[in-house]
Amino acid sequence: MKKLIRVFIVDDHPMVIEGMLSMLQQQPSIEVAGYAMNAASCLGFFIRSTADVVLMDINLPDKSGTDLCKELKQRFPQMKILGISNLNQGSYIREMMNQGASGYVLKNVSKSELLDAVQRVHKGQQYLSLEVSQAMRLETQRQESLPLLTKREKEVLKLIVEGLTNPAIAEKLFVSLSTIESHRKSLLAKFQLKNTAALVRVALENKLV
Amino acid sequence: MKKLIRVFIVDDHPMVIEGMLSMLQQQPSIEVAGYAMNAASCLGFFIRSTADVVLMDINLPDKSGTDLCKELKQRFPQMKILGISNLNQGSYIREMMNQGASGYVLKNVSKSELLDAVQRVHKGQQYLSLEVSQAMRLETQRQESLPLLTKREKEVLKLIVEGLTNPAIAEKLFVSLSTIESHRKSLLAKFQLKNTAALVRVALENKLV
DNA sequence: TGGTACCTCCCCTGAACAGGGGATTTTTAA
DNA sequence: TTAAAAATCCCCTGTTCAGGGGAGGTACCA
Repeated sequence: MKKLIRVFIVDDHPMVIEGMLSMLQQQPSIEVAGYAMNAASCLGFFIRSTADVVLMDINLPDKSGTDLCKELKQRFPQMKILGISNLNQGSYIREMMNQGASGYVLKNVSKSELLDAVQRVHKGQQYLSLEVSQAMRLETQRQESLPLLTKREKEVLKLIVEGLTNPAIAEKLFVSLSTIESHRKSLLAKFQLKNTAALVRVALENKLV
Repeated sequence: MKKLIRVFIVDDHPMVIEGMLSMLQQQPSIEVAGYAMNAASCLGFFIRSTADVVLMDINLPDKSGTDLCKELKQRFPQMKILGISNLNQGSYIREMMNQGASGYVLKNVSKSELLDAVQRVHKGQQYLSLEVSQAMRLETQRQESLPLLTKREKEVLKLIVEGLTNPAIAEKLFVSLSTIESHRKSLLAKFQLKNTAALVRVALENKLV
């Protein structure tokens, strides 16, 4: 008999746990090792037991999924982690992958896709659902289309967005007004914008602050 | 024998459908009439069949939950609708309730709470989970703490946020520069702010545009 | 060791904004 | 129908911003 894939689930939504259990238990090659609704009880489980694949929500009540992912990977490098979340945001996904996750699916995943994903990551492959990889490409494009700001420029931009005037910013950063005006000039030039209002909007929309 | 509560589920996430089915089927007083993954097939179901309570996600692929809610309520005024979503945003919830929903729970709802909610709305009561009613109160407070803007002020604010200068706005609205400056003055006064940057930030944060 | 990017600062000019005052007409609501 | 609110416009003053130029010092990299 073939060895079963032991799957552990970490998610704080009872509904999602139930749904995943129901989906996974129908698959003969998969065995659900257990589940946890927060990071603490997940870590507790792994003191005495183990699993092949962990299905992990990014949004946990007590710890971020990325942190938990990192911790588990350090202790069990061979264990595979499959991120699960509603958020189709490239930045989160990338962060998760950087912390050692083997794949990422959205919560609107179908049963067959979920089973496929579990099996693939168990085999050591990487699995990103179509929408997820698209989102990552989009994110990359968006990042690349944005100008590169220097550290100082980011600081100044942040303070501008907070509503400080140039003189106030100058005072706060212990430099002269002229310096701030220079930075503001290069910010406007880099974004190809013509006034503060547009600058604030672009900064907020792209979460640069 | 007591009559069963017929429940119909509308959600585009297979995982959530599975989870809800599993939770509801364990309860002897509830009968799951069926489920749909989009508004169209939901409406299709209700051509030939009926239900007592509809569990409805707000985010559907083909139609907004609020619209579907309105439609169902028009055709079946006695049918109870229980909104379900991840979004704990007062504005959505309020909109849903205005369209005739009897209650609203979040997707992190526990099994017992879900069952309780279904039974309560079936009895004609209103059910809002604690977090939801808190969010609604917060929303109300937030709205009330914001100054009331006139129609014209909102127009001007919108254009400011878009990055237009006063002269450009004046041209666009066919009024003189002085008028726009007046509006801008009252905007800054109402928000108790001192410059454009802060104005844009507050406007965006409060989704006033 | 020279180039390049960054940070700093200054000059200048003109445009835009901030804030005070007041005034008129139109709309709205009591 | 009348008072309040909104929208329009103007005056004034001073500040801030936008955009052009240049320039010195540092830090890093090839």
